[in-house]
Parts: sequence; structure tokens; C-alpha cells
Amino acid sequence: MLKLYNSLARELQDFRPIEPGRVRMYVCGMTVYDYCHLGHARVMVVFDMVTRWLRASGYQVTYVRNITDIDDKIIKRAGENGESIRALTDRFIAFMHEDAAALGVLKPDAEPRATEYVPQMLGMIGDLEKNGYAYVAANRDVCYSVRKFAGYGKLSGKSLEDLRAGERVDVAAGKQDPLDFVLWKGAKEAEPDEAKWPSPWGTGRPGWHIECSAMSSQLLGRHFDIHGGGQDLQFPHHENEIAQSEGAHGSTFVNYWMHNGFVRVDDEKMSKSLGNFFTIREVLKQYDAEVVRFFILRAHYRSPLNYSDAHLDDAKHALTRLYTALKGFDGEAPVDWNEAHAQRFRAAMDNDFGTPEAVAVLFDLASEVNRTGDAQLAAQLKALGGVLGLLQRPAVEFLQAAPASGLANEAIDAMIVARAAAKKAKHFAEADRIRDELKAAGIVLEDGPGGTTWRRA
RNA sequence: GGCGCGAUGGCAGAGUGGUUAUGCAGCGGCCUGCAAAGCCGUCUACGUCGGUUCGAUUCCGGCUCGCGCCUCCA
Repeated sequence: MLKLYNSLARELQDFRPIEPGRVRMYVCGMTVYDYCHLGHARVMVVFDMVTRWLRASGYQVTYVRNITDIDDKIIKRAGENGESIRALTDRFIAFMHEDAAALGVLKPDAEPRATEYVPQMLGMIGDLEKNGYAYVAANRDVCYSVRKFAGYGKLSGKSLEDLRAGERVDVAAGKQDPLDFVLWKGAKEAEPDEAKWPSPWGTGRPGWHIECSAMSSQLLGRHFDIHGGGQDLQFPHHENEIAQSEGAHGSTFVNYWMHNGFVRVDDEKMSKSLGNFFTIREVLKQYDAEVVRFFILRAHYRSPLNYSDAHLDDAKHALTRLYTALKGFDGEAPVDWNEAHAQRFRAAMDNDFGTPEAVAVLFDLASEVNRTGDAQLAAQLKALGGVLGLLQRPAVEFLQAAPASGLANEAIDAMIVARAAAKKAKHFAEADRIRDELKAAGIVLEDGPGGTTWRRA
């Protein structure tokens, strides 16, 4: 039985889908006006892992991850670049897909773009108005009246009073309550036509939160199983989603809320506003994408994850150990779930997606493979790694994966041949010289019974 | 100020009321021409003060420190 930590209840709960055998999950994706950074990588990898584990557990999963392609920052950036909003967002969606693919993230079942669901959002705002939750503010924005929604604060654990006490934002013109948020933003003269849609409340564009309420109910139904995203979305974004969806539909929105922890740099949250972020493609110039995925999965999804070169190097060495164990085995087989390691793996994953422990099982399995040379266990190792989206390449390909600049394979092979000749002639000084030369170039030699193999350090 | 999370060995990072996490790094040994890889063995732990208990790193409370949210942010 899968247990997961439900942010809404703030406790570990047994997972029971609404419909037996079927899971419907929605995750808040990216706002596409810039490259994805490591924080985005974490969300993508974490919920990819969740999807894979649910599927491995026999569920039929429908996974939706949205794309926010209209908001203040997008309008601003497109203006700065002198390009259309569509051109800007299309470009960064393509980059996002490249990054996701590199990290072994499978495509969600649907990736709705906000701009394609404006009619559904308007319908929902209409329902909210009808139900008494929405009002038109003095500045023509349509706002949500949080005090009308009895459950406001249930996800973030905040009360309206607490929130008001810490108020540090200027109250937008015309809001009845500082915490009210915008459902529909009235159009500004200076904004491009591309950012304007007609509506019963005048020309404008959607507020940020309404898209997720509209798209999730459209694609998954009004009531679905899991809603995920980064911890920073818990408040106000997800709190507002609940207020909108439950206010409009009058029924429960989501059963389980999952929030992944932040990626940090020097013990501080990596974020756009702090400017301390590394883009995925920046990191991938230096590290193999699978190392980055492994680095993310080696920590529990709710824990903070500190980024540094030293930690990535550590992850690389660790992953190298797993691939080294797999070297020389090319058999593949589906996971044998009756086998002892697989059972431990399952127990770890069923405990709130305990990937750190699941990865530890992989290492135990690797030791066993090294000790016994058992091909079946090697296949099991590869298959279990596959459940996490790891270890699927031929071992030699990973071990010899070439960095941007480095010695060509042919040159390495030639030097190994020369060294073998020197060794045969007992010219060990010459053999060692060649080995040292390769080592200086980042190539490590390993002499085995079947000859010499190499890998990149 | 309000709300919440966390503090584990040199580093990273799990977990558990009493028995080895795991990886990297270190040390000793085996293997090797010497190495590397691998194998065997091994050293560094559970912030602090109290409480509960036969027994607490694990449960409860105080304290200290760190982090997050309360503003766009995955």
C-alpha cells in the first residue's frame, strides 16, 4: 500500500484513488519566458518519478502538467525582446522540452497552455460570480473575495488574521480585502493585443491562479487525486486554486497535495528573484544529465537539496559505481518483484516515494552483482534502476561518455594497444608512462582478465 | 511579528524505541608487474537541556541555530 505525505492533512496517508486502478494527477509547470533552472528540473524529475512509480504499481495514470504562457513577466520580456508573446513562449517551451528529455523526464499525458483555455476560465469566473465569490473592483479587475470562502487557509495552515498581520504588500486599488486575488485583469492600454481577450467584464487577461483551476477540471474532472508542485506554490497559488475550484464547483477539488522541496545554493533557496539560479542547460555542459537526475533522486523529494559542484561530483562517482557493476552484462529482463531487493525497493518507494532508500537498495544489489557475477541480479539492477529512469544506457556508453573536449576514442584505443605491447615486453616504465599520460587526460584504465578497459574520470 | 519545516559520522543523505542504512572520502588487507576496478575488514554520528521508558538518535516539552512561506517564484 502506497503511503504519501499529504500537505493538506500534514501527515502520511494511505493512498486511495477516487477510481480504483486509476490516478489523475495535475502538476504546476513552468512560466515560459526564460530557461528552466535546477529548481524546475527538480519538479519535473520528481513528478516524473511519481508517475513512473504509480504506473509500476499498476495504476493507469493521467498526468497533466500545465504551461503558463501569459503573465506580466512574459508580456514584459516579449516587449523587451521586440518579439511576439507567441514567439517567446514557443521558443522557451521548446527549450523546456529539450531539458526535460535530457533528464529522462517522460512527457506528461497533457501539457495544456493557459492561452488555449481562456473560455473555460471565463466560464469559471462566471460561476464564481454567480456563487458570490467574485466581484468587480474599482479598477475593473475581477477579484476573488477570500473571506467568502470558509476553507480559505486550509492548505497553507494560515488563518486570514495571521496573514493580515504579516501584510507587506500595498493593497491593490479597489480590493475589498488585501488578500483578495485577481481572477481577471482589466486590459492596460500599453499592453499588446496578443495579451487581450474579450470577456463579460471587459477586455483583459486571466489572473495567474485561474488557469490551473480551469485546466485541471477540464482535463481531469472537478475532483481528482493528486495535485503537485514546488513548495513555494503552496501559498498563495494552491490555496487560491482550492478557493476557486471549490467555490465554483461546490465540491471537493483534490484529495492529495504533494509539494517538493527547494533546490538551494549555499543554504538559500535557488530562485529567480534571488538570482542565484543555475539553468539546466548550463549544468548539463558540465555534468551528464543522468548524473543530475540521480543527484535529484538521491535525496527525498520533500527535503531541501543543496546544489554545488562537489555534490554533483559525488553523485557522479556514485552513479559510476552502479554502472561499473553493470559493465559486461547486457541481459535485460523485467523486474522480478518477488526477489528480495525488489521487495525492499518497493517498500521504500511505497513509503512516500522514498527514493534515497530505493537507491540504497540499488547499491546493495550492485555489491551483490560484483561479488557473485550473477547475470540475473545484474538484469534486476538495471530493471529497478529503470523504474527510477536510471541505468538504461549501455554501461560502457555512460562510463566513456565524452565531455565537450577530450581525447577521441580512437586515440585512447591506440594508446592502450601500445601499452599492451610494452607490458608484454615487460617494459613497465613505458606502460606506466602511457597510463599516466591517459590519466592526465582524464582517462582511467582498468586491466581485467579480458583485457584493458577504460572510462572517463 | 504570524505560520511551518529541519538539526545524523569528514561530506552527502536515509531510517529506526534496543541489532550494518547507502554513496563519496580515509585507513588496513586481498587481487595486480605496479595501478585502477572489485572484494574483505575498519575509524568519524544522531544540536542542547529536561521528561516518558527497563532502554531514545528515534516519542513529548523547553532552548539554540538554520531554512521556508506570509510578494512574482518549481
